[in-house]
Amino acid sequence: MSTPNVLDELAWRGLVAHSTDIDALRTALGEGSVRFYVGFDPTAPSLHMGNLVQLVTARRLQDAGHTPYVLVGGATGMIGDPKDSGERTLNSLDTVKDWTERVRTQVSAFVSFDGLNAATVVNNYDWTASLSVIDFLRDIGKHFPVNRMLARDTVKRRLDSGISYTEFSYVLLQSMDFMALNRDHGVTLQFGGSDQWGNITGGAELIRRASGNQAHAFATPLVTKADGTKYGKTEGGALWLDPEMMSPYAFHQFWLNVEDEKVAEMLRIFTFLSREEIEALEKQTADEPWKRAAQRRLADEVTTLVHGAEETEQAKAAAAALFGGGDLRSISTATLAAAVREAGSATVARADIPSVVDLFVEAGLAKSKGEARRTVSEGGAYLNNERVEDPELVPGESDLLGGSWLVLRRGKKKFAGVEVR
RNA sequence: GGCAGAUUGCCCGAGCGGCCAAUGGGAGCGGACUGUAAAUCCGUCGGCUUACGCCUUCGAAGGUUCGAAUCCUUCAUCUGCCA
Repeated sequence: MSTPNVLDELAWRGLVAHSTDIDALRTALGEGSVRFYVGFDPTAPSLHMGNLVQLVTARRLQDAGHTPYVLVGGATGMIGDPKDSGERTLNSLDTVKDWTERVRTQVSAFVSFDGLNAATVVNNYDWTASLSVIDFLRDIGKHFPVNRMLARDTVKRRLDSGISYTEFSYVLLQSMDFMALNRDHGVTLQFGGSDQWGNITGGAELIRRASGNQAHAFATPLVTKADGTKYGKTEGGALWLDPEMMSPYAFHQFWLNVEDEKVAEMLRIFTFLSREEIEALEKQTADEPWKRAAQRRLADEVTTLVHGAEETEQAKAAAAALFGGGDLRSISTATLAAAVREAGSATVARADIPSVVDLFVEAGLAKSKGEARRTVSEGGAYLNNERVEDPELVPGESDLLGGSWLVLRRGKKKFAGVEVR
């Protein structure tokens, strides 16, 4: 049942950026069901693409017969790990609790709770909250040489700009998690994003020092764009998994737009397609890139994984309607309404239809009237797929599709609908 | 605790009494080219306004001045040097 080479499978998919003794890890994974853990801190109301890498990796390991312990960071989320951009603002207890529950719900969808290797969800708040400072300093702190802690990259980069004792101590908490899970549940493997590598090895080291046990660990790589920059670094935002924060349509569109150079990598990381299927798609991208077969498949697979088959079909139908080419009038009102709702829409009163500029702001395609006006003057504003020249244009009855819909577009691929009642 | 320096728009970074909504780069946005790709080129890039213009912005609060991002005072935060 456990595949001896699941590690090689992960390596082929490019999921192993760092690891502790790779041969020992391979041996352990080949010998039987390994209890492993991966943690998610509630630093936002939803998980995002970066976390998805870990979630699908957990699933792969579980599919290979290993036993997941998925940790939500009710405690670590209260502290915050050091990041390069500076000290974090602490979130309130209520916020962290709320986000912790959301994260718990999200992660639970990715692993199975059935069978011999059923998953367990744990919260590190449970073994951290009641710990006394004295015990913490004696039992945990004693194993962490400050000179070593100062040498860690994440800390070193912060020494000039400043770092609080709180964030400096974060590694101790996460290390303690690994130790607690090792002691109480026999967990012997931790993995996480490569930005967590220092914290992960901290835990393996703590286990070795405190109990003499051997613990394994590996880190998945940071997923970046073709030019090496992070996704969602400065623009509007991360790729959220929560449909309330990012519609399945927008989510699907993201994957559909992945660069050619990255699509094979994405397929390997995020989908469960076989090696043969992925290689065939890769070849197709090289031979006839304009068909974007790999991107389409990627978008379908990942959207289905996160939002389900039904949402995926709706996202595709919406895209087909909006990008389908010319005439929006030929599309049935029901299809159009559904498409536009997927893309995002607003409602205005029939008696009082505002100008194009106001419609763009209403529908969320522009942040201000100035921006909307600018878009028109740049030639990037469209009403029902026809370029708008006059920002003050007020749509009339004849512009209403199916008697009550307007389709707005900004640039090449941002759509929104307006329902006129 | 003392001394010195820093704090500018999404980010980096000029400006150092009027010509500053504030040079430049990056990101973002739009256009051209394409394949709802990448690269490249062009344009744009605080808010309100058809526009003249008005409003808010240069860590915070006061002050000097006809006029301040630029000068003064206090406060906050950070950095360095000395205790």
